Amino acid sequence: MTEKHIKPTEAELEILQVLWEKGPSTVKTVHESLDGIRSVGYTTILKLMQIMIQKGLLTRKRDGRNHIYAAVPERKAVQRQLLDRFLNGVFGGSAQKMVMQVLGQYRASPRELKEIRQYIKKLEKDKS
Amino acid sequence: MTEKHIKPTEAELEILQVLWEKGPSTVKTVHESLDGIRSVGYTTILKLMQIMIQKGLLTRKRDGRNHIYAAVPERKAVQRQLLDRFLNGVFGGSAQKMVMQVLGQYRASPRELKEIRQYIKKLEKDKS
DNA sequence: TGTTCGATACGAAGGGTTTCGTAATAACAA
DNA sequence: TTGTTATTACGAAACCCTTCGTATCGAACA
Repeated sequence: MTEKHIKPTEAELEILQVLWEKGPSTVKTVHESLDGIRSVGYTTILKLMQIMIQKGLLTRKRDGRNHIYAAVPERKAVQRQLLDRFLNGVFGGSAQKMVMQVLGQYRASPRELKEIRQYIKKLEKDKS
Repeated sequence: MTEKHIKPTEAELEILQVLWEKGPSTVKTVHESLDGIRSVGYTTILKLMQIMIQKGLLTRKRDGRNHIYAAVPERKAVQRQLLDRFLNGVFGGSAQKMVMQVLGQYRASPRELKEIRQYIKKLEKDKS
C-alpha cells in the first residue's frame, strides 16, 4: 500500500477527505458531503470514484444495491507525499522557511504555540 | 499587483522560481536552468512564458534580439496563497498539524529548530 | 412476471496545461 | 544588400481533469 506516486487531483482529494473522515461510505454519502460545500452532480462524484478505483485510490464492495467505497492510501501517507512536493516546489525544500511562514500567516492560539514549542524541544532532546 | 487569484500551474511555478532566484532573465537562461533538472524543449519554455505574459504573471522588455522576462507577483505573495490552499485542502486548515508534520518529517538542524523556537517565543510575546 | 426506482456504467464534451514543430522575424556579419 | 543564425510567434496535437446526460442494471415489490 506504499504507492510510489500518490498524486490525487483536487477533486480526488476532496473525496479522500470524506472517506478518511467518515470511513467507508456510499457514493450518496460522499456526494451529500461535498454537495453541501460546492454544487456538484451525483454522477460526477460517481464517475470520479470509479476512476479512482482504476487508479487504485479506492476499493469497494457490494452491499445490496449499493457500493461501499473505502480509501486505499492512508491519510498520513498522502499528506506526507503532498507535503514533500509542496515544500520542494514552493519553498525550495526549506522546512524552516515554510514553518515560519505558516506561523506568521495564521495566528495559532497560545496553546497551540506552546504545544509546538514543546514538540520542538522534544525533537531537540531526541537528537542529542 | 495584489492579484486576487494567483494560481500558477506547476510548470509556471518552476519558471517563477527561476526568475525569483536569478532575477530578470532570458528564455535561454530559464530553459537552461530547467532543462538541467528535467528534459524540456526550448520552445516549450518560450511558449509557457508567452502565456504567462498574457496571464499577467510575467512582464518583459526587449534587449537587442532578446526579451528579458521578469516575474510580476512577489514570491512571498504566491507562497502565501498556495500555502493557504494547501493547508486547507490537505490539512483541514490546521496550521498546527501541518507544522508538526513538517518538523517530524524533515529533521531541521539544531540551529534551525532553535530559530523556530525563538520565533515562536517572539510571536507569543507580540500577542500579549 | 413485470414494473418501478435508485444506483451504476459509460461516453463524450468542455476546458485547461504542456509539448513541440514550423514559420516568421530581427540582428549581425560579410 | 544579402545570407546566416539566434530568437520569437504561432498553431495544433496530446494529454488530463471535471462534468453531466443517458443508458443500463438489479433489487424489491405488486
